[in-house]
Amino acid sequence: MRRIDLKKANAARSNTIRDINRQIVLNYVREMGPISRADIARETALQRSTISLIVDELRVDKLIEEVSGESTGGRPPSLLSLRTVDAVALGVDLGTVKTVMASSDLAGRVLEQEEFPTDADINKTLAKIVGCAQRLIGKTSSAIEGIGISLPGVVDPETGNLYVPHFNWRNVPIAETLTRATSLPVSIDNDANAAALAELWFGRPEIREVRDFILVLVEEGVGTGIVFDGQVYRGEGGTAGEFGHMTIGSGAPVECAVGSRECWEAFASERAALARYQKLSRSNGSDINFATVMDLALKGERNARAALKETARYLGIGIANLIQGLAPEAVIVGGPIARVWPVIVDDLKASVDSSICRGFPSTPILDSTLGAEPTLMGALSLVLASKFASAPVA
Amino acid sequence: MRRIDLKKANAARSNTIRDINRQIVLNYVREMGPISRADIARETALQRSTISLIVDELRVDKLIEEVSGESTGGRPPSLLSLRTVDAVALGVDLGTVKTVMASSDLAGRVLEQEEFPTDADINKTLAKIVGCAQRLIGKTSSAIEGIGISLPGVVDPETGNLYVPHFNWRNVPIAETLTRATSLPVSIDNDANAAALAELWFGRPEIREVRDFILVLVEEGVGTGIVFDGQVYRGEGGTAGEFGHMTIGSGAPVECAVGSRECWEAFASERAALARYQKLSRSNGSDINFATVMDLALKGERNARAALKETARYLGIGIANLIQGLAPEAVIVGGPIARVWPVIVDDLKASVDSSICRGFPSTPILDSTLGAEPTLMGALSLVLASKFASAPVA
DNA sequence: ACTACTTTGTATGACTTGTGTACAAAAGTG
DNA sequence: CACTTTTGTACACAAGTCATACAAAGTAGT
Repeated sequence: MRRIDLKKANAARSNTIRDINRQIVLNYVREMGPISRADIARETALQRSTISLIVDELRVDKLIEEVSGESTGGRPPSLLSLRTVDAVALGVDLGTVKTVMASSDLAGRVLEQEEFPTDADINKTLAKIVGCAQRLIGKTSSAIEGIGISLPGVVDPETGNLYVPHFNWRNVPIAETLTRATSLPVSIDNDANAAALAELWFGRPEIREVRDFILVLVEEGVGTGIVFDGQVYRGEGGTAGEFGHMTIGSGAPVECAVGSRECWEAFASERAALARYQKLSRSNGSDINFATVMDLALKGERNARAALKETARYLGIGIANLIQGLAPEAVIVGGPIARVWPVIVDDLKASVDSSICRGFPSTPILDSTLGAEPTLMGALSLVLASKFASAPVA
Repeated sequence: MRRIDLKKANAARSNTIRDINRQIVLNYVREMGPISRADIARETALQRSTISLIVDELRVDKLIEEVSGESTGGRPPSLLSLRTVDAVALGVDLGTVKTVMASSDLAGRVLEQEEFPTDADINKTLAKIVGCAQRLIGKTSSAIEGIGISLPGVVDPETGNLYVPHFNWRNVPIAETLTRATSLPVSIDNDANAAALAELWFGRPEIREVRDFILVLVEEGVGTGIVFDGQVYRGEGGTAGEFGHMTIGSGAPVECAVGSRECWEAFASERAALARYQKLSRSNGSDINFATVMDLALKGERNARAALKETARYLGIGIANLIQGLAPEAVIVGGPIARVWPVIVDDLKASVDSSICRGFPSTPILDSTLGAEPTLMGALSLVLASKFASAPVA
């Protein structure tokens, strides 16, 4: 029951039918590969001959490759899988502390990786990124097809305008500079959106089956990446996902980025947890950061555990709001805090349960499946997902 | 960047291309009609000959009709418009107080309408609905193609399970009974979702241009209908939109449906406004209902106005949360409260502004465009929208 | 070793659909 | 009344899938 957008709708031509089927076949190879032409034909109800024609196209485009398979009683199939010998994407995970860059193959496997501290001076940081990109491009023999960048800020997908509160960068020409230096297309997105994109395309199987979920990225603030109907929802001007500024009560331990003590992120961010720890331990040392608190908690230190558990409780209240309002099939919690998942998971889930009003079916709440750097995978996904995404039709 | 759902994706056949273009042409006629074949060809960049073939199909299906137009210097066009001589849809707006039923043409114009009090006994109500449906069907010479029902409860679009808290109806066989009595397809949805669908397809032009918006339906509770990318988002089990149970503070004037005093609807529903009025006026009479309070406020009664304005303030807090999290292009407030829009609009907007943290672009907040019964139009839309919706493709 | 069977992948003509060009129809213009 | 403009239709052609036939390359039974 989708309404057609007449302004953007493209009428179908003869080749539209091939475009659609090509992407379907490619995705079968990606998700079920190695798989034979005959199996794809059975799954899609297309003819084997049609699949063969499409496969020929995909092989010419170097997206898939053939390996030989075992017979099941007849002629042995030639199995198709994604071509993963080449590096095709470059990802830039621009964080408030450090920037991580990597190259990856079509399947999202990281091939080369580098990192360096992020400089508050955008020009210095940009210079480092350009240098690193050129090094990574030089290390591979194949052709990189694009660069994806995730950063902690708001990015308007239409205009390219961006704003990074932590460094107070406004409308800096990151994409333009990088495109000029490398002649590659560059796409930029908010870190929570990028991480959600990564979970959608490269997360563990139980997430990949899911088409509606929310990723809650806990860092200095709290961001959310919203996935509806298998696509990241960006909202007007790319500003969706700022549920971190949702009012959930009053008297938070810290102020949010704009000075309110009623926002979710004032209750549930890393800064809130740190403030709680400092209050509990009566220490005020500026040498203590959130990573230290997590280390202490993992060692069993009482105050650190209490601070994290209290933070988890407020995380839960916000997550309960999202579950009730959006009924996602899953909620994923990502960011550094995923490291102490065992410490916080019980309190978080208990808080969600007690905040949910009706007898809703309980929604799975999971920690991120993408290891320590979901946002790096997100940056890579900005390039990779565009190759697999469904053909645009009305 | 949508991920293909391999389980549901249908590969494109030769006729897929026609299915897609047929719906595009139909929607041009719906939204821009009366319009000539030549104009559609120019807009879609399809050939005039192709448009002619598609138009022939649509005329055979009695979806559009031809009228003659004025020349602009050459052969005069024959203009196409939706065929609106027949009644095609039946809508049932099942409310907590009364049930309104109507038949409409393809363009959503109501042709016949009836209403009766809703009986708490589902069997009695069902009998009345069946009787009324048969009367309405008898009044028209054309063939009704389906029945849409909107009701204040949760409906699972997959299983058809439903739950109406106000009457404590659970899994009552409304659709089955009605289908058996009329042999027509029946679709049921939550009232807020249905109203959102109506705004999407039949709202005033400034809303019809918009593809991402939120409809806030204020009644006994507070429900939201969420529209993303031109489609109503229902969430898992059809339970999305229950932002009414979002925690926004504590100490609400009434309890929500499940006994919490922290939910948005405990602050911002009709019941909350009524409780505020009763407290202010120290009257406890059970003869006063929300409609009375609105009447008093429109006459200028101080306490009634104060109660409504205070309620609007809390409506604004919740709306601000939604704006920050979802960045819709517009927010529409619907339900009976739309009648006192001039009384509450300033307080509501002021509250939204003060609750929003960053300098977000200000989102238009509008009252419903569908008059007194947005949910009736919603019920009709359940049938009508399915005829115009985009063809399902991967 | 030979035959029968199974399964996979390819080749070929038929059908659907949009394209592009030509053309007829029906007005206005001077 | 001839010329121009615009609309709608007719027909050969191209792209794509379908259905069918067939070749290729195995296993299983005798």
